[in-house]
Amino acid sequence: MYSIGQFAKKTGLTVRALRFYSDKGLLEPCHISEAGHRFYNDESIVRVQKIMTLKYLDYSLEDIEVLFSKGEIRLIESLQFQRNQLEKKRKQLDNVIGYLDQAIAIGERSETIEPTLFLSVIHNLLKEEEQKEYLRSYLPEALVDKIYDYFGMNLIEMNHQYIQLTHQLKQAYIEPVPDKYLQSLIEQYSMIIPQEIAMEIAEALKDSDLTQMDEWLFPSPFSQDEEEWFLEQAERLGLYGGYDDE
Amino acid sequence: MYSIGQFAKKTGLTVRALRFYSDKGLLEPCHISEAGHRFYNDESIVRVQKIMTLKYLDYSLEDIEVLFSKGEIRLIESLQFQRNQLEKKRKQLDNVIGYLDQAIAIGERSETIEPTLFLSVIHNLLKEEEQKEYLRSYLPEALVDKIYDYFGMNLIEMNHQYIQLTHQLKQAYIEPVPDKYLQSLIEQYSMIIPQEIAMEIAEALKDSDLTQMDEWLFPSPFSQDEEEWFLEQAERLGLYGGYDDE
DNA sequence: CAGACAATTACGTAGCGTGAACGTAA
DNA sequence: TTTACGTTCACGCTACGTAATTGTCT
Repeated sequence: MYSIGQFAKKTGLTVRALRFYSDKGLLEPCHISEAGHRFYNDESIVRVQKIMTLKYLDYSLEDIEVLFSKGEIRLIESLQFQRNQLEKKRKQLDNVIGYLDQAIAIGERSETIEPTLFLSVIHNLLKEEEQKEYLRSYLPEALVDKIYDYFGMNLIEMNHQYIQLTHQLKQAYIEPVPDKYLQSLIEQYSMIIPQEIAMEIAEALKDSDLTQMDEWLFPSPFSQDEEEWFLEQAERLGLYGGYDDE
Repeated sequence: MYSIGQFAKKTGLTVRALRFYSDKGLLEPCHISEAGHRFYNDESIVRVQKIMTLKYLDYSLEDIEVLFSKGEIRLIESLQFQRNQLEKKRKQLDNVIGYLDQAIAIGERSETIEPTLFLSVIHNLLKEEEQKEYLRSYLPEALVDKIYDYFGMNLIEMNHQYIQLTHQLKQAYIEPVPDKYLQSLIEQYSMIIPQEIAMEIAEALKDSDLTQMDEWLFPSPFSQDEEEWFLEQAERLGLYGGYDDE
């Protein structure tokens, strides 16, 4: 017979946890004195080991209770189910880590980054699937795949240019720059997407009614004012092309 | 200007979440009417995108607030830190999945399994590192490694035999069996660990004071009564050997 | 006035940690 | 008597979901 404190030391659980399990009925003391003191015995130890084992395997206390109440029948099936659940979790985690790696790679390529701009780049990474889905309703599937294949292969470099040029254009909006420089910026901006693909897109959109992209899926890095100024300047300098985001 | 409902639709967040962020100061409405109604604008959308992006990357709301309050300086370092945290999580998850796989493999090898016994086997899988640590204080390190190398390589088969024999011995305790059969069981039980290794262990323990193992790290699959009966029978049948657990 | 939308308040989630205030055992 | 240990509330944490009740807009 152990008091709750002794039992806690033996098992490595905290006194609080033991009381919590006791209240929940997950692990009831073998005896309760008239003063209300809880006592445990060696049988309780086996129970604790089971609980801790299942907890380590990421079972919730409720799952554990259910398992116990059913006498642990079909324990193996339960383990297989649990394994599959964790597998899903891991895949999700892998995705997130993958995105973080991409974001970090892009971030390290560029020296100075506006956080807001950078976060929007990450946002685009995450939204890729949804963006593709959306675009497929306007463009032939093969073209969409081609675009994103290209993006994927040139991810870091393209985003680097995108970040730098967007930043410089925003600067040019605040502090006027020579036309020649501005022209160069806009040209470079329109050339982030290679001419060949841009042409294909233009061709495919020729008789489409896609006037503007979904602003949630393809948020503009520019403010309203900046955007207007940008188009104005492009026109004034005799430039006109596909200045789609991304 | 959007009402909270419109804004919720636009962003995909729930009204409740927006109010929660508003209360926490994470995303304050651009305007609050005298009736207390919250209103949002396009600037808020940028903020929401940032929040959702960071949330997807597994940042807590508090982390996000802190990041924002610092103007997102050193965002990249933060992403690297976050990446490392998630990496740790993934490693832990990998371990758990690995253990589950081992347990399932063992479980599938045996047809009938007592859940309690099976859970104690899993417990041993999880405690392996601690067990090794403990044993190293009594046995030479090379021997400990040798033992566990052997265990690892014969994991499924050994545990299968362990489970089956333990089960059969427990049955024999309840329902007496012929001496010959019992003798065979006990012999097989003592042979789960190959003779060679058992000898080495015995040799190493010759002048050690290790009378019994830590019962938490090496829990016996038998009850007190069973254990006594087991040793009694072994002696009666003229068998004597290392009946250590595991 | 009805009906849609807004507000606040407050309890529920999981698994305990961390007191506070008090009773009991050695 | 001290003091170490036990007890029962009860609030705290995360990120909201889910009512309940009441107020505002159209």
